Amino acid sequence: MSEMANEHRRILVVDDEAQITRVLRTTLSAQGYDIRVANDGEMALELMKNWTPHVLITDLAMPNLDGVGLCRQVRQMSQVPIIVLSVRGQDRSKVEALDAGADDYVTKPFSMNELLARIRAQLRRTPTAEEQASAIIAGDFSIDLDARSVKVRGQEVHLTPKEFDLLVYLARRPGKVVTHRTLLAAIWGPNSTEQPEYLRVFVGQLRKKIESDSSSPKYLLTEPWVGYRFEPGS
Amino acid sequence: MSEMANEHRRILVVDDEAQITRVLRTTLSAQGYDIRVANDGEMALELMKNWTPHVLITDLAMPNLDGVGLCRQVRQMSQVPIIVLSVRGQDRSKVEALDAGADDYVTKPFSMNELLARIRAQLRRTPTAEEQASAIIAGDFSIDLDARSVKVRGQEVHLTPKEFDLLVYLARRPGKVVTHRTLLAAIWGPNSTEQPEYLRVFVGQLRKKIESDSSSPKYLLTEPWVGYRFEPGS
DNA sequence: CCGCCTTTACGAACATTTTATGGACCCTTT
DNA sequence: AAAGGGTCCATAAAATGTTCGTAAAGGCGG
Repeated sequence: MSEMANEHRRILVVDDEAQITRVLRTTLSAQGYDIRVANDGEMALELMKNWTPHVLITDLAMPNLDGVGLCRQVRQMSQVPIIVLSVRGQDRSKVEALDAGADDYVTKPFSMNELLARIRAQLRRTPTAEEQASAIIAGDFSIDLDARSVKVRGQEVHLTPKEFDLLVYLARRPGKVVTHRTLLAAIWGPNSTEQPEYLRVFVGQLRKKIESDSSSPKYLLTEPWVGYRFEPGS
Repeated sequence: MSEMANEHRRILVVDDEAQITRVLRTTLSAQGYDIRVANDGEMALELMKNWTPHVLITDLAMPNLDGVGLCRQVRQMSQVPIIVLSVRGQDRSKVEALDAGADDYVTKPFSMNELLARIRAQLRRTPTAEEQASAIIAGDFSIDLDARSVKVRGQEVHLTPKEFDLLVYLARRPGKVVTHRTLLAAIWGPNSTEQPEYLRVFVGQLRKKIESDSSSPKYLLTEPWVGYRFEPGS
């Protein structure tokens, strides 16, 4: 992939550790991205008034306004993809951030290649004007919301109502990590966020129907301790 | 006027103020219209590629592509009626919009009743293909809407009024799943969505008349937990 | 009386929920 | 570094609860 493609793609990096911001600024700039750095959440918000990024990368632990708070504030005004940098064991905050509107996370220490891949994935994500569309067509999937029919690789598969709802919810947010909590609330209603057993069962059934090898899923991916992620395939 | 008549009338609302779009979406949906929302002219054009509305309602002042520009672009490719929402005193733009191809305008603030009247007026000008059709001919079916007669595989079958209505409603939406609720509202009126028992009985009777083997239906399919679907056959 | 609509009842079919089991992963202790 | 405990994940299968299809009986109007 040429660096040219990344030109005019603006990325805002938010972290209070100079060591991290320095290496990110260098590496991402070298990839052709346009980089700005903020040291905490408040500074990030201030910056975004005049400079709206295409991707926001933020640490969780920060002074003034932390990563979770930043996610919440940003989501009030923008749909910009947010990638959270979390430390191993910070699962609690990680999930909070995802619930607050973050799209993906990378665990420190991380390889730069992985972060770059995640950034590209989020940039690929089309700005969701499709929320209201009557069909979702992406990768190997073709989902007709009126007919309630699903085709994977040209093959029609029959889904039960809950399976269908689950797939549609995830397919509308390709590449985004959705927490168990959020999924349960979305499909089973806000009062059912305590029993995540349903999810495992239904994800399993869905995989049996849409994956070619359900023991190594390609579309419906597990994000351990956090939730699930949908990738529509090539 | 019954809400039913508005079904499958698609209205595209274009405005960048969330307050306006929200109330329009709610009210117009409640009237039975099928609503999509775009936040600016560009998004509207993008949406219209896949979804052609029967009426277009647009604000004048918008980012990216304003109301006047939108009118001009839309008129390049479509005759769809356009209603412009203008603010008092915006006479200049209003005239421009009408010159650019708008059909009518409503001055903000407006009463919803007035807007609804304007919408109906525009819709009256363009009867849908469905409405003017006097027959549905698809697959193994040939339905004469004037004579209220039905032929399946060349064979005339006699249907009672409710059976006929049911078949016509489904046959107008081939391949689409129609929910029990919608079906009940369509045939028995909006207050009868509580007793889904009718449906089972009538679907059964209809199958006995139109299917060659009513125990494994080919045309009138059950979508468990959701509703029914009609396939006209080869 | 006859045709059509409404209502009821019940076994079968189906989706969902619950339960159980084994394996993978993470963390702590030694 | 290895072992052990705990949590989470995947899967199968039984249990539960709805919904579906069908037949048949009652009601209403022409």
